[in-house]
Amino acid sequence: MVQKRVNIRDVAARAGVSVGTVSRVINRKPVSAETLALVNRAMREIGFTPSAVARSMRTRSTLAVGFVINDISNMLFATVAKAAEKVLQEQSYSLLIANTDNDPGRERLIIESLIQRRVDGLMIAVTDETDEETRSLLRSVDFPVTLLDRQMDGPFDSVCDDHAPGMRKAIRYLFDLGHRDIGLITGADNVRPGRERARGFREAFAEQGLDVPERWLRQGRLDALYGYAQAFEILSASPRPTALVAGGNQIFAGVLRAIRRLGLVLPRDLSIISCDDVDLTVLTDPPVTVISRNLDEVGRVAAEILLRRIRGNEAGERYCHVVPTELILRESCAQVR
Amino acid sequence: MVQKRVNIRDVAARAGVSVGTVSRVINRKPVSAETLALVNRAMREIGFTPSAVARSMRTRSTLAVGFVINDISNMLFATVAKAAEKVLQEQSYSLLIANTDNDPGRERLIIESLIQRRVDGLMIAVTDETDEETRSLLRSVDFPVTLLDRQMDGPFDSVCDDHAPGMRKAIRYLFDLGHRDIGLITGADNVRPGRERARGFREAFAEQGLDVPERWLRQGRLDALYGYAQAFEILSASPRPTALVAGGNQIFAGVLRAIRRLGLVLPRDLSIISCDDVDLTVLTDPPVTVISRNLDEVGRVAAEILLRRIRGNEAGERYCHVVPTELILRESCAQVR
DNA sequence: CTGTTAGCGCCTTCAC
DNA sequence: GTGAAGGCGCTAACAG
Repeated sequence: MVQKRVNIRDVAARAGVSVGTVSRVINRKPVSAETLALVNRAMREIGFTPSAVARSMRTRSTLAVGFVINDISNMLFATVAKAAEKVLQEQSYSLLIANTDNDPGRERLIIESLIQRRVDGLMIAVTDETDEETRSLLRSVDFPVTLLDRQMDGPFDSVCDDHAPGMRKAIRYLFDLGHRDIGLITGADNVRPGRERARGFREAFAEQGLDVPERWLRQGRLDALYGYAQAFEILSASPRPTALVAGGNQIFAGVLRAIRRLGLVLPRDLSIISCDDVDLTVLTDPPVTVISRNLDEVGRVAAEILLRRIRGNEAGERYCHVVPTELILRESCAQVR
Repeated sequence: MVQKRVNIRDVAARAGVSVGTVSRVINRKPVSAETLALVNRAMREIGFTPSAVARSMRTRSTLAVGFVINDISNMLFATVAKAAEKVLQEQSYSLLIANTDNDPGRERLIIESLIQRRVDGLMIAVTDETDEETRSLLRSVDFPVTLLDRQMDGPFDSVCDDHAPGMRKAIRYLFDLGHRDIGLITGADNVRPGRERARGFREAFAEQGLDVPERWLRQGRLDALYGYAQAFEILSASPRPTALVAGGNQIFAGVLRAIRRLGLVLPRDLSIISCDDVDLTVLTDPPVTVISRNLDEVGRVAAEILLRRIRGNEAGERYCHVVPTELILRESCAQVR
């Protein structure tokens, strides 16, 4: 593997031109037709591939942006990454995807590694918005950073989802069906989706002049295990709420498990609403009403914002793009008897 | 952003030592305690971060490996990537994940970009094993390549799943329940999982001296749309098979959709087996019998093999690690009346 | 349009 | 244990 790699100089020698000319060919700068042919042939013959490493060294641009995600197993990630990659690839940028697994320590290591690799920009869904170490690390970087559905103090752009209004719509819908005893299981306040969903939940009750059913509002983590544990507890209570909102797609998987375990029949015994439209919500029986959002837009816009910053080199106003949510009605909610 | 970055020389000046000494500190080579302290302080004070680009240039190693996947939306990918990343991160390698979306053209561009970036190794689930362009591209690289559940002629290691034996077990199980009219929907022959599953299917019938129900063996793509279309067609037939195997986790989502659409009740009207254990198979009603495999092992072993090659620089025997499959019995299959 | 040359930031000899 | 110098492969001036 450590064999001598052919370089621009070898090509130049072979083609009988100077290295500058070869460089021009590589970078599609104006070159006479015949030298172009000459150089191209030489490159092919000796199997030359320009080194992005050397180029980056010279140009101080890696044409790479980092994508740091706190949980790669969440299938929603794929949609966002795909959309972002599409935009970036068109501009010949590559995506360096890394997964922190909700571990702030790993998150820091990953960010540091990305800094050393001299990425041109960074998209990140931080594990914990209140983590001071991560925050100061991100503030110290000299490339643009776009937060993915996160809010942090600092010179960061962000693309966020409209969780609170979405949740309000969902709760109002349940109100309309006569529900008052409603539960919500979602993430903690240190991460935007959990915080905003809880806020929307509270606001919906406040709007109606109703007390928030605090004992059925559970904020902890966004994973399935948490969803299962909390749902099991809530639904084992007596009386239990007449409706339950799963504040996260993975939480929903846990909630569903608890429902099966307890032998509850939807929507007769319980009305359910989930967040984000995934196979499970459509294919379970009955299909589940969800608060949906356009994840594709999140990835696309995040990439676009980042590119604009990288290109424009602007230090201007921070962008904060908000992606709307939509309530998709299906058959998991029933009128209260 | 193009501000002057501090470099090793600035640190050296600040610390009153030579650049060589700073380099030694960075690379944890023996240095006297006091210079160490001196240099470390200088680095901190002027905010120095070593450039991986420059280092790669010099050492001809990027400490990066590519991970090219044909469909990032397949949630199974996450498990593999996570396991691989874990192994690699421990050795301070980074993963460059890229998605081809089953587009051979993009695949080529991605591989070329990875070559230019001078990755130290590559893990790849190619879109089409018979694609000559991709194959010759991969043969031409000067770093080790590990195939993920793929087979191709060439100097490639691979980690494969035991699909055919798994499928045989599944079919035999259905035989035991009295089924003879069994369908299978899976990927085409140009990609290992589809090919092997179909092979296992055929072998199972051959073992029993039975004719293979060719009209119910559908090989096309591994996505949900294909699964839906084929399942709908198969299950609309009259008579329809008494059992159907979804040869892929995404195909299963499509199959389930068709089942719902046709109003079939499992397992009364139809017995079902799927591949790979995901939320959907566990949480649907009834829970579905699956051919399962350890995806974590796939990622882990693939990364280990790659590291060994990179480290060892060996040109020896090709590895071909086979990961076993297991039939997990649940309630989606019934005795034929 | 083309050749020449000076680094980009770092590591690695080789002296000391 | 430390300093000095050369070069990894490329691009960006600057001359011609």
